Amino acid sequence: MLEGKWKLVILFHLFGGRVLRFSELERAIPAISQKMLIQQLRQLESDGIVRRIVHPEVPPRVEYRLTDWGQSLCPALDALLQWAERRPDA
Amino acid sequence: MLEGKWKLVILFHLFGGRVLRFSELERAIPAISQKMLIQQLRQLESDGIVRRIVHPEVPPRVEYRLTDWGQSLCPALDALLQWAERRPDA
DNA sequence: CGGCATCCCAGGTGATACTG
DNA sequence: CAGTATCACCTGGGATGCCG
Repeated sequence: MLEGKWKLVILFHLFGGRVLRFSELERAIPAISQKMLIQQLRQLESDGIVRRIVHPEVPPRVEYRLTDWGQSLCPALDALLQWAERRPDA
Repeated sequence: MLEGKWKLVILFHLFGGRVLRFSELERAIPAISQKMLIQQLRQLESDGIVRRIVHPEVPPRVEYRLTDWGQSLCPALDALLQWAERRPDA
């Protein structure tokens, strides 16, 4: 599945300040494997784009949200989407 | 080398209406393998972003340039670069 | 010059099972 | 629930050599 695309899919689910649990992301992106989801989230976290919030509870609860910097990526991605929609033919 | 990044590197070399021969691209991007360069150029071509121009000469000459649509990607990528430069810490 | 064919191997992936 | 561990597979990608 060429890894890279998943980061974008995850970002789109988190834009707008949405806070999602791990299992919510799994359900929101059925085509991704658990391993891939964790891997991409960890990379986004170490890139400072996503923040991982662990709630010390039983059962465990882990939430993911964008950092301010990650949220600021939204306009640039919108520019890309608008470009893609202006596609000429096929 | 995770393939994906090379498309961007190629695009940056072609922005501004520059027309480059295959061997010029090879020299401009020393870290890319020939196979990868061809592969990425072909994908960009089939995506309608790059135009491949074969001059029927001996010795052969093949030039690459952006399509109008490819050129219109420049502002969106600039938005991305500006976002990257606004990176907070490390 | 431009680029396709072949060989070959590292490591990326998915499936599965287990844990705090 | 939210992961980690293990393993076997298989494709992506580099290196090399040949062709029009």
